[in-house]
Amino acid sequence: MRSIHHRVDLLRVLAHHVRIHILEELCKGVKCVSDFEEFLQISQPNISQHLNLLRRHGVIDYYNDGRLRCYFLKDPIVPDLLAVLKKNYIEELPAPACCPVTKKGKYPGNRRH
Amino acid sequence: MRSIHHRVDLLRVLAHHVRIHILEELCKGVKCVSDFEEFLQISQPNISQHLNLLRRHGVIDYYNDGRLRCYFLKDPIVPDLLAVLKKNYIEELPAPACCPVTKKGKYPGNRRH
DNA sequence: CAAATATATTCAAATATAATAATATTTTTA
DNA sequence: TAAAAATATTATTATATTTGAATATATTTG
Repeated sequence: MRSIHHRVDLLRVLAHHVRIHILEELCKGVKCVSDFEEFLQISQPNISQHLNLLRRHGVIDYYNDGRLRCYFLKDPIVPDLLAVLKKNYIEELPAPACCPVTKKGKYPGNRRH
Repeated sequence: MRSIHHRVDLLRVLAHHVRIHILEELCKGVKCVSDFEEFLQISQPNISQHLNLLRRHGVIDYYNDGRLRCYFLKDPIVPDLLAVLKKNYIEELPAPACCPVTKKGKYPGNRRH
């Protein structure tokens, strides 16, 4: 079982527009580097850098097919995470009833609020 | 409905050990700054900075109670996200059957694999 | 085997993020 | 109203991330 600490490190790797876009596409299926070039408006070396970062962190992997390098999704947290990112939340969480007590605070004075 | 772009920005804000710890505690209930000082091993000003960042991004909010400032969770994505981070995944995603076709690649030559 | 194609690597520059240190603000209490 | 308590702000320094440019590698094709 991966520790929360490890998962936060993973989160930092995923929290980037380009890498999220890459992962969204990989959720649909295998893609080679030049497939990514079609929709990512960044240079090929930069795409390779992002792919390499994701791979080093075990998020994706690849196999070679001729001179194409075919990337696919490996870490099962990715679809779940993307689902949460895309989920439509209607309301904010309810504000706490006034005034619950913090650990510190059974506040002694007259409270102004 | 928040765009995926906006959500990735949010993800970047959340992807930090201290801030995740803060949010885990806020899931349990309202906390004032000195409550956080008890378990976060960082300076009070630094705690305030993290809280301020989270608030600027609409993740949390606060009310004042005397001289205590009581923070609470506001964005409903947080519990869902923490649940995914803590979820226990047994296996990797299945590697794709050999060899699905990338957009680019109905590869013409003899494939080495 | 040379040229072409697909992709990767490395280094440096630019930028963003985080922590520290010092100080300020606000509210309460004596 | 001065001191204490709780928290915030600002500027500076340190560190990490991101991109760009140039170049390298691997594989296939002719």
